[in-house]
Amino acid sequence: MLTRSEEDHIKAVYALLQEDDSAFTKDIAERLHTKASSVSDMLKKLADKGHLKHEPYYGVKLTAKGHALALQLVRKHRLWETFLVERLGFGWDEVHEVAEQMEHVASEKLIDKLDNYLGHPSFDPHGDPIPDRHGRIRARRTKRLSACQQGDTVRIAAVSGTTDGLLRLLDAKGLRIGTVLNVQEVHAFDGSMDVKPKSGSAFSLSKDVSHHLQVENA
Amino acid sequence: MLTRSEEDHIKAVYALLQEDDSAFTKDIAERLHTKASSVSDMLKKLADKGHLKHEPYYGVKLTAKGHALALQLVRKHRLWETFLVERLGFGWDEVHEVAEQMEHVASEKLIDKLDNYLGHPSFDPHGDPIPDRHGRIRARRTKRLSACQQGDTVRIAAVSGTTDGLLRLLDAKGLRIGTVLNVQEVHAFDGSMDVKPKSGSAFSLSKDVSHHLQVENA
DNA sequence: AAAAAAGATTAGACTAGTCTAAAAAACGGG
DNA sequence: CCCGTTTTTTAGACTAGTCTAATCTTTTTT
Ligand SMILES: [Mn+2]
Ligand SMILES: [Mn+2]
Ligand SMILES: [Mn+2]
Ligand SMILES: [Mn+2]
Repeated sequence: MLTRSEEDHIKAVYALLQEDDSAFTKDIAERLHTKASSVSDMLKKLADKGHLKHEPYYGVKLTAKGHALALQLVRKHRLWETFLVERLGFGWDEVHEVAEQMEHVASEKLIDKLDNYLGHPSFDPHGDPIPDRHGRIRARRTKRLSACQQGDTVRIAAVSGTTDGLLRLLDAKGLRIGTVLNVQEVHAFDGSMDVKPKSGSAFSLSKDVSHHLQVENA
Repeated sequence: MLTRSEEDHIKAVYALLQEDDSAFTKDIAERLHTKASSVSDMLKKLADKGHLKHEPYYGVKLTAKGHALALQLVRKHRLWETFLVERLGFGWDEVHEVAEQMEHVASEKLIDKLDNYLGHPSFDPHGDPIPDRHGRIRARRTKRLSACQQGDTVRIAAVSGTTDGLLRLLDAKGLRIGTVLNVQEVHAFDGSMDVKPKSGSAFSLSKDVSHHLQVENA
């Protein structure tokens, strides 16, 4: 059995590998609010246990074993988030920290029953896909809103890097998963973007925000 | 914030104080599957933190602070057990270990929302009372079935010391919380007892079993 | 290509939790 | 009331996780 800290490290590596093809000590430390030296130690231990390959100074990759484990953790995290929002009535900006704890409860049966209870959801409250019990993820082709052109009409599929502040900003602007937007204008100066929801008037989004919105063609 | 181990120790002390007016090192160790020396250390720490009074060699008592904390932990444990049985469909013999982990998830909001979601239950799946958010417990006067006389008609209110084996035995005999029994005969030789449920034929219960059944007059 | 900066690892220390073995205290039956 | 048994505490050791400071390694800049 892995400890909470070990699990969090594997999950951090997995998340970083989603973006890049190698994960680095500094970024893992930042994600876990810890220090690079602590991560170094942990990487050695997890490499010994066969969850990842650590090429010192050149980053980390997950083994098949580590990858499967990461998917189970992501599954647990996202199922709990879904439960918290859909059943208990939490806001989507309030669930991350709690799910960060609940994902470490060890019980295969628990997570399967939870999955069943929730009706086998495919996406969590932030639009992120929930791996099934075999680790399979529903494929989607999304792009960042910041990569869209004037005239594009897109649907918000997911919010990446879900910090509370960003989620509350989206709430305030009435943006949620599924909202359809038309890109009216992109300002070269600051990368900000004017968008118009299907119903309602247009408004502006900073590049900071549009960068974190994953969209699909509507 | 307390660690999982600290919380488990406080809960163990609380449980033992329900039976006796002082809790002892050895019994705490046994309950937590740990050693007396480890408990000694922990008691010192918890005494320093003001959760309990430790009179070396003469046992432990909880302070008001420790008592309040224990009640919150018991509340969390029993609410999670209720969730697991009533919502996720676990058997009452399968939930203890899982709840033992979930009770340590730290979030006031979570437990209040869970309580609300479950409809503010007063008793857990084993018939044990669930403290409300202020630590208040619904009072009941129960006695052990083993203390009953021939002719008594009683209702099963709770199963104490809920080990998996006992719960499965009760399942097998069709006994559950709320079952009404008539005591037909008590055998002096081994303390076994013949009981007859309202509907169905009589059968025998060992003293070991009747000792763990809390009943109230029906 | 050398110097500077950034990033990573190692060394050494500290806390928390646990254990075994040994010493100390309390208890209980003659 | 004494002696052996039980219980508890203490002493010392070990693992896990974390940190700071020092020492590499790699990358970037001049
Ligand atoms: Mn976590
Ligand atoms: Mn999420
Ligand atoms: Mn516990
Ligand atoms: Mn219970």
